[in-house]
Parts: sequence; C-alpha cells; structure tokens
Amino acid sequence: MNKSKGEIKKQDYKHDPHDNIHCHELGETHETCISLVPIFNHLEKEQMDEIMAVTYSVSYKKGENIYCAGDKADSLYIVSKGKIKIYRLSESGKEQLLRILHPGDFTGELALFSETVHEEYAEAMEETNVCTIKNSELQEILLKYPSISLKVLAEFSSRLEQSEKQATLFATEKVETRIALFLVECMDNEKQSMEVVLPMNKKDMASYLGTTPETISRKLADLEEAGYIKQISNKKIKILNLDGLLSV
Amino acid sequence: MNKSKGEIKKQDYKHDPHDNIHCHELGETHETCISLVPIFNHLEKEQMDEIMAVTYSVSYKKGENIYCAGDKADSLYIVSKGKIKIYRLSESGKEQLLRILHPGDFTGELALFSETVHEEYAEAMEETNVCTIKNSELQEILLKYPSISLKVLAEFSSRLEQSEKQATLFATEKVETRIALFLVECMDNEKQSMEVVLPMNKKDMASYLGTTPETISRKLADLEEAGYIKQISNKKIKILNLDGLLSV
DNA sequence: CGACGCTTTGACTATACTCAACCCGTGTGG
DNA sequence: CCACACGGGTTGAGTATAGTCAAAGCGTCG
Repeated sequence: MNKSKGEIKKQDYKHDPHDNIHCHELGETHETCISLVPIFNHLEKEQMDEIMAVTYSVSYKKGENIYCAGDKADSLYIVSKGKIKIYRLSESGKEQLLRILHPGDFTGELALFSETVHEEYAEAMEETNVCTIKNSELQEILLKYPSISLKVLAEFSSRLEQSEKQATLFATEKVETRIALFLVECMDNEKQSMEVVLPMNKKDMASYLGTTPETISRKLADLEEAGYIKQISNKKIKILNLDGLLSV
Repeated sequence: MNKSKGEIKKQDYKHDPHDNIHCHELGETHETCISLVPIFNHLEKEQMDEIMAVTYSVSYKKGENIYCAGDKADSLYIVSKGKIKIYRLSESGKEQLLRILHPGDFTGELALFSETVHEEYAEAMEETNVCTIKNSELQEILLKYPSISLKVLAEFSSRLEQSEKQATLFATEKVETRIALFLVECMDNEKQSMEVVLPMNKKDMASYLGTTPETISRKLADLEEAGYIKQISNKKIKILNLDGLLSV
C-alpha cells in the first residue's frame, strides 16, 4: 500500500518536534480536540495534560488518506476539525461508505487492541485536523484510568449496535425502505423540522446505503410521486408524510 | 414483553441460593465457564474467585429465550454449555440471524455500558447453560482490574470489525458471493480439510446470509453445476475448486 | 465560458423473491 | 414395523426489484 500524503507529513512532523508553527498549532488543536471527545471530557485537568502530552496533531487536505486498508493500525485518530469519510472496498472492489466523522468523533480503534492492519480507508473530505495517540500510549492510559475504558466500551457497544442494525437493514430491507429510514434518521438530528438536509451527496449516499446513484434518484422520485416527500433542492428534502415514509 | 421460562427460572434460583442441587451445579459450571472465557483466562486464582462470587448460573431448554428485544439489558451472559442463537427482527418483521454462540462466547454486552434495552433476541438452540454477571458488578470489576477492560475492548473491536465486514458484504455482494464466502469461512475453521460441515441448517443459513432457503438451494446447485463444490449430504459440502469459489 | 463530475432519465437485463407444489428424512403413534 | 405427519429442503413459474449501460441535463469551479 502506498503511503498517503498525510502519512508522510506526520513523519516529517515527528522528525522535527520543535518546529515552531507546528508546536503552536499543536497546543491549540489539542485543547479543542481533547475537550471535544466524549471519552475524555469527564477528566481532571491533570489527566488531560497527560493525554495531551502523548498526542500528535496532523492535518490533511481534501482527498488525502489518513490511512488505507493494509496500513498497520497503531494509532487512534480523533477529528478536531473537518470531516473524514470511512469506507471499505468489498471483495469485488465496490466502495462502501461506512460513516462520516465529524469533530469529536474518532477512528482507528478497531484494530487498536489486536495488533493488526486496517481493513478500511479513512479519507479527509475537506481540510481536516486530527489528533493521534499511539496504540501503546493509549493502552497505558487506559490501564491507568479505568474510567476511560468504560467510556470507550460504551462508545464501542453503541457502534456495534449501530453496525449490527445496519447489517440487518441491508440484509432484510429493500432499497426504498433503506432510503426512507435514512431520511427519517437524518431528520431527527435536525429536531422537529420536517426539512432534511442530506449530509452527503447522492453518490456517497448510494454507497452508504449499498445501492447506486441511479436507484437513489429513481426511488426518491417514487417517494415524491407518492406524496411522502418533496425534493426542494439537491440536498434538501421536505418530509410531507412521515407515517407514509415509515410504512414503505 | 413476556418473561421467558429461563428468566423465571433464574429468579426462582435467586430466591433459594442454598438449594443443594443448584449450588453443586453452580460451582462446577462456574469453574468451567469462567476459565473458558478468553476475557478472564489471564487472571490469577484470587481474581477468578472474586468474579465467580458475583456470577449466577442459569440453564435453558431448547427454544427458550435468554432475553428478548425490549428486555432491559442489565447482565452479561457467558455460555458454558450448549448453543445460543442471536437474531434480530427487522422493521418489516423479518428475522435475521446474527451469530451463534458456543461455550466461551458471551453476549448481552451491547447495552451493558449504556443502560438500555436489548434490540435482539437470544434463544437457546439446545440444552444450554450460561453464567450471568450483573451490569453493575461487571463495571466494578472492570474498574478494579483494568486489564480485563482491555480484553473486552479487544473482543469488541474484533466483533465490530466482523460486523462492519458483514454489513459491507450485504451491501455490495450478491447472494452467490455471500454463500461462497460463507463456505470458505466455514472451511478454515475445519483446518485444511476440503470438507465443510455447515454449522446450521439451511433455513438459518438463509437468515444469516440475508436471503431465502430457496435461493440458498438454487445457488448451491449452481455452484455444484459449475464444479466448484459437491454436496455430500444435507450439511456436508466438499470444496472442489477453492479459487473458483472465491472468484464467484 | 468550458470542463468536469454529479444527477437524472430511459431501456434493458440480471438477480433474487414469492408462491405453490413436491420431495425427503425423521420421529411418532398405531 | 409400517404409516403418517411434519418440517426442512428442493424445484418450477412468474414477478418484483434493482443493477448496468448509455445519453443527456445541470451545477460549480476554475
């Protein structure tokens, strides 16, 4: 696997830990970053400092890979700015979008505890900053502060829940239902508003829902025809009949 | 949600902790049980005893539910004897088999750290014994022995890995490929032997792979016609051409 | 403005589901 | 010991669903 540009940058950084600009960035980024993460936000200042001491800050340009499938998984990555998409390539080479990370989310934990390689790709969707913690350093912290482990466990279990739900959805529901449920899911993020703003373009949405852009397009048209939704613009959809949508 | 028979039994047991037969069973089951679990098997005798002190032993008959969707998730269940199938019902009421637990496997952890209800069903496939640990007791143990947390984290991350892989499989591969990969997966459990013994009947297999028994039947016939496999008996399949199978 | 990539639409095809009938192996009861 | 019932498994016909490929529309960004 090729090293991504981001990877190279990180190494450069580590070669010169006293680089002024980076050090400045580092301090700033870390504070925002660490305090954002739900896993750490119950900690005392002292413990925070300890964690900050073992983290590095790295930034990536749009399209750069944070890591690729096949790369050694030895760090936890916490997003402090920007968006990262996590995707997989299936046996047959099709891309499937797994999730999109926003500031405060983290990734790389999958293989963190079982010394292995990544099976997925992480790509910056825009100018993005991440804080990284080495596998080994994190383990020490977890052993020292067991309460963090519980937080991580909680996060894992909810992700596992989510993932199994997703798998069941793919296995048992047809595309139209998956789209309808996706819209509903996007909606309740946005409170009571009946207007959904799609968090990604239709191509990514297709990949996320395990279908094709053509089918997304057609099914949305069908849902509109049935009077359940109204497509306002490319990424805006108004829900006209929630019950109808759920009964698809 | 109805209480399952197993649930009732557990409560009976707790009412009478000095029941001779049960106490005898308890000791035996616990030792086998705890020592089987990868999460605990690195511990000292002392710690083991401590864990054993907070676990209960419960047994279930074939077809009984260990828990149902909607039940409060407040315990970890470790299988000491028998088999348990974990399945979900999708929005549309279709059943999907998620996994089958064998002695040493555990379940119930999903919601353990986030005070919620089960979203899945756990059903004994035969005469089955499980050891249970209360949510709260487990948390205390994890806080006290952080090394166990790391083990649990490792287990979670591998399960998450597994589940995301499964989701991608459903989302991107056609049924024939899923079946082929399933066969291969069953194979390498059985070492080098080219003979696969299916770990479940075809109905469950269909549910696990997100398809129907009819399709399973047809696709296996296709694979046989193509010369990749030979169906020996209902649950025995011989792999004739592994590369062919993988290229499906 | 032009190019590129995303999106939509159409026609066609592949894939797998449904429903129904039938087969087979197992276990039960006469 | 056989007959039967039952459930799982298989087969067939018809249909629904969604994928592919190709072309054209639209938006955005240099």
